[in-house]
Amino acid sequence: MVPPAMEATQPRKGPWTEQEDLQLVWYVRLFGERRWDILAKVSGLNRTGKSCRLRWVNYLHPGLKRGRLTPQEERLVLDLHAKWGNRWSRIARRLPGRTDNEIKNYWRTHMRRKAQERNRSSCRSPSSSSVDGPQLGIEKPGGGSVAEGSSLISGLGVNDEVAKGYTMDQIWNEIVASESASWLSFEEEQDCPPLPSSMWGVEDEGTRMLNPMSLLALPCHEF
DNA sequence: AACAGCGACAACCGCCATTGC
DNA sequence: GGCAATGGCGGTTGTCGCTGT
Repeated sequence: MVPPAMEATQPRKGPWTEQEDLQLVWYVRLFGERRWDILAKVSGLNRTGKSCRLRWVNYLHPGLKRGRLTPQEERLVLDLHAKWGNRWSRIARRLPGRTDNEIKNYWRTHMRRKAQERNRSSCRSPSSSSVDGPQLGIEKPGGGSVAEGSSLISGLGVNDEVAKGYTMDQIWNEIVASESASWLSFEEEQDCPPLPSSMWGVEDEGTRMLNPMSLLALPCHEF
């Protein structure tokens, strides 16, 4: 919780706290996913509207999938990137539950590794799997053996460390259960796995677990 | 056990587009 | 139509945890 005295000062930066997340979720419920600037002010979060929006879109939004991209998603990203280039938000729209940030991060990591592999292999054989010209200072997709880069997929499914607490999906399911929220409809089109969100209890085992229903029950001033 | 390297992810920044007045 | 406010997007950076040496 931000001390009132600090609210008028510079907006806070850095990682979001659990408390801030709760506060943001609460106020997004009140205001909807608009007017981030106002929401940021009214909520008492000492954050910029932009920061709030980003946090919501990339982390708190219901229906977000967590964990690694599936092989299907990887291939889709590669295909779409070949088609559209770095239009991450556009690509993200074709992958329900994934954010542009996530895809961007994936691509960056993926391409960096690929570039490294290519550097190594080009030392040995110049005719190896190189593709078309450079992009992002690295290279453009479209050629061949992209997604299935061995270690890339190996961790699939292992990452689901949901077990330790509430996931955003659980929270939203309970929120939605209490009110028919039509704005969540897109979520129903997919079968999202539980979200291994890091925020609800991945911390110390001993730390307080938040009950989403208690969140609903809390009056605003409790934040 | 300590350290370095690397991957994954969260978050910020700056620019551009859109919207409202 | 011009301008300011706000939102969206892409690029970049920082941090943390895991793994190999």
